[in-house]
Amino acid sequence: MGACPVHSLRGKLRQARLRPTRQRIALGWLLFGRDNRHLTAEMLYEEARAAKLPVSLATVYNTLHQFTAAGLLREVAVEGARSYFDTNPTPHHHFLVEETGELLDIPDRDIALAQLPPPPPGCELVGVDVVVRVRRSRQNGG
Amino acid sequence: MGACPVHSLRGKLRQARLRPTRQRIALGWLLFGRDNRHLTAEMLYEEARAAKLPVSLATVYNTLHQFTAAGLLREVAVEGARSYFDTNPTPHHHFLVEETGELLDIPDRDIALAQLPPPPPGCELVGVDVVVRVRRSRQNGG
DNA sequence: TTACGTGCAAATAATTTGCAGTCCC
DNA sequence: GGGACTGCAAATTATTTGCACGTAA
Repeated sequence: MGACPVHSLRGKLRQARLRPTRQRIALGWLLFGRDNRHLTAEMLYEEARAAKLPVSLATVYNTLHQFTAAGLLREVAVEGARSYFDTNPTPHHHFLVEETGELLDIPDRDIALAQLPPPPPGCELVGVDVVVRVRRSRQNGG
Repeated sequence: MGACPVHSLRGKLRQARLRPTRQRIALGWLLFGRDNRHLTAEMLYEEARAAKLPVSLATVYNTLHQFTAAGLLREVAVEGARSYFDTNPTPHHHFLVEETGELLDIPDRDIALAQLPPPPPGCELVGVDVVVRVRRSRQNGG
């Protein structure tokens, strides 16, 4: 990464053909300024409010989808209602902590598919998502 | 299965501690009277309407969740909004056809995990869901 | 009889959309 | 300046809930 995070973020947006507007810079800063994260639209909206970065919820949704279409994010749909956006867009799998709905990356070297099924007739493979559901053990918490 | 499907369905409900009411019999008939199926609440509601079986949408939702809690169905959450209910409650994995949102079973013998990841600290494993996303090929449709 | 079930409509929750005003290039 | 972007609020979609009435045991 370059020396100035905002500068490299602008480049990232340029590459994605997205105008580096104030809101996109702000949200990009929150999304990519830290380690890989798994955020819902609502979570990101709250972070922006907390950081006094003025964005509307609708813009958060729009921006997340634009970033996803541009390959900067990956949308992960688990459990019913809300979607998560993963700042690591490369293919990988997830733990889902049932109590909290929290999502965690599974290191690629910790999981492997022995055999991939042949796609149904007339279909071609697009991708594989593995969700390993886990629960907090009563003994020795995390 | 016994000779009379309605009779065995009543038994199935009894085992699950659910009163065999008119609506539950009707929905159970639609759900279990055919091969394994993957239905949304809305789809089952429409089937019931088409078959002139009087049930409200709220009752469809309630019944699906009661059947799921009783282990007669399995809820499968893929892609954002709606949930599917799978009439095969045993652990297995799915194809997701992207264009249609259609769900298909993957035969157990066609897929295998070589290595299961160690759960994160303080967590225990609950289950593994694999979704293989596929797309209709342009050539030779299904 | 009586608790469990059902139907309806209103309530929620997550997300999308229409449109007037704003901002980047 | 002009089209892309944003904010707001209203619209949509999927699902849940409250409550009066119906019904299986």
